[in-house]
Amino acid sequence: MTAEPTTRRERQREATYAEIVTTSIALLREREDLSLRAVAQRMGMTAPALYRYVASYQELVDLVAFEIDREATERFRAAADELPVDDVAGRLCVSAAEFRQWAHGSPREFGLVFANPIADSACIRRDALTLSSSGHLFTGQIRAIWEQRHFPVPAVADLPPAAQQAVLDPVIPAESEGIAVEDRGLMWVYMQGWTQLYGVVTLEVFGHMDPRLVESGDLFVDTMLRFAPRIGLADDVPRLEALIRERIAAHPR
Amino acid sequence: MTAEPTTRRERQREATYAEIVTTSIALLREREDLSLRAVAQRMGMTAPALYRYVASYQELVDLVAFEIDREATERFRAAADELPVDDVAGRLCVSAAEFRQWAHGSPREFGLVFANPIADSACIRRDALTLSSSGHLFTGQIRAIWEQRHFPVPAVADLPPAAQQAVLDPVIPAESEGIAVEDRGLMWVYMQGWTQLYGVVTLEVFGHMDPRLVESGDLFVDTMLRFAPRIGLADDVPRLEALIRERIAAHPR
DNA sequence: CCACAGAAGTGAACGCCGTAAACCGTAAAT
DNA sequence: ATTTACGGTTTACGGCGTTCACTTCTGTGG
Repeated sequence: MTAEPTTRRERQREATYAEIVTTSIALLREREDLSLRAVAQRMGMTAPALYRYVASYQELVDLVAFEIDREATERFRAAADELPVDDVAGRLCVSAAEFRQWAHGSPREFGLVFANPIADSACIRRDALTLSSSGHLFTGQIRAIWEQRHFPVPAVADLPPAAQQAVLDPVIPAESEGIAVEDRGLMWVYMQGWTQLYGVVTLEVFGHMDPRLVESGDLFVDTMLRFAPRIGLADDVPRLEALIRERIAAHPR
Repeated sequence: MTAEPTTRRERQREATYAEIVTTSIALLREREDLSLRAVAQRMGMTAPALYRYVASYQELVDLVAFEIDREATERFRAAADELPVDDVAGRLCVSAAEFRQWAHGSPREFGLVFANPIADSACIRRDALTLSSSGHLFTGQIRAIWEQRHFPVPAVADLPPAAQQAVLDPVIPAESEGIAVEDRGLMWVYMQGWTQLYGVVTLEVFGHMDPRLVESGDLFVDTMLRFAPRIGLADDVPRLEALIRERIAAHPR
């Protein structure tokens, strides 16, 4: 977002940068291993040349993960956009369901983004990675539901100290800005919800669940619907279940 | 468990087998990479020799993961055993908290066991891996709570079809045997709980959560306590929170 | 007791991988 | 026009999983 004088060289460089990422993603999509050499070869270069752009293999992975997350989020958003803007509940469910479908269809990509130890690595972008762009989407959607229904939210004062800090001054810019301080308990509800969504999906994708439940998505649906009442959607449960199941029906791959 | 004629050679072989696993685990504990060459070198052998015991690197990983899970489960069980046998609620909480602590102290081991795609690999042991030995422990503990408190459990008939199959004829031997068919809804409750526990802990370990919440464990505690009422522990919440926080306090590493 | 089958282990080799260093042409900057 | 520095190549190192041919040893049956 800094000024972009974009000298010719800079533009070229940025283009190569982008090509590295797209090539990597293409590689993953074709179920091949992601390696510096493979990426370089596909671009008609040699591996060491990539070191002009990334400092290490891990940095490439981080870069790719970031972009994958961005693209996937766009997909979740597109799914939501199939519904009218005022159907905030439906939009959340559809996005979450699409998240699950994406995870099953692209398990390696899912693992890269959501099950990669990003703890120690370069501090740059760490904030951006810690809560990913998909985090932005879901926080925004939960917030939209709250603004429409004003479901009860825990008082900030009732939260444990660290939780208070976390909701008042989130490490992520997130969609929290503009939420009044006394309503920040909403962020806590969001984190509870994200924990559950993340839990079922990860469990499913990594195969630590009865295959029949993965196939049918019953535990996923159950988890979603069980959380719905906490965000004021108790009355919508039947409709939401239909929405979710419809989107779950088409088994990917 | 088959008959053990244990000719001398077979015993030797079994010993080497065991040494391979222990060496691998030692390697992981010292934060070194797990590789066939490293394992072999430490045992005073060469890498190709290991192929007399495992068919591939992945098979070694699976083997090690299995053993790690076993040992970790022993640790969770030991934690529970610090409490009297009739404190079924406390035992579950303490085991779960120990699970979390272990995951944080041994993130790589945790990843190996719980965030490894075990889907496609050799069918042998697949059952044993799908629900791991820790699964056995937790199912058993939830069952103990149910036998003491008889908290309400969904009727099997009310479950979705695939869920009915899953609770009636689980892919895992599990602790389900001996539970009357009409009470198998208990298994469903278990799966809901496991989803949540798995979700928070994985979220924490993989760094996709506000570091302050990881440090304090507040979201973990919240998740545990929020689930407690569903298994008839509403009245015990304050005591259980104390138990959990005590065990969470000592930050590993 | 001996010969033989087969198990256990070695050494060399192949084709990958990430990464480092030296080197070079060419495009930008002065 | 000269210098700088960027983007690229070559070569090389060490490590990886894996294969294969070969040896050594051990348990066993004649």
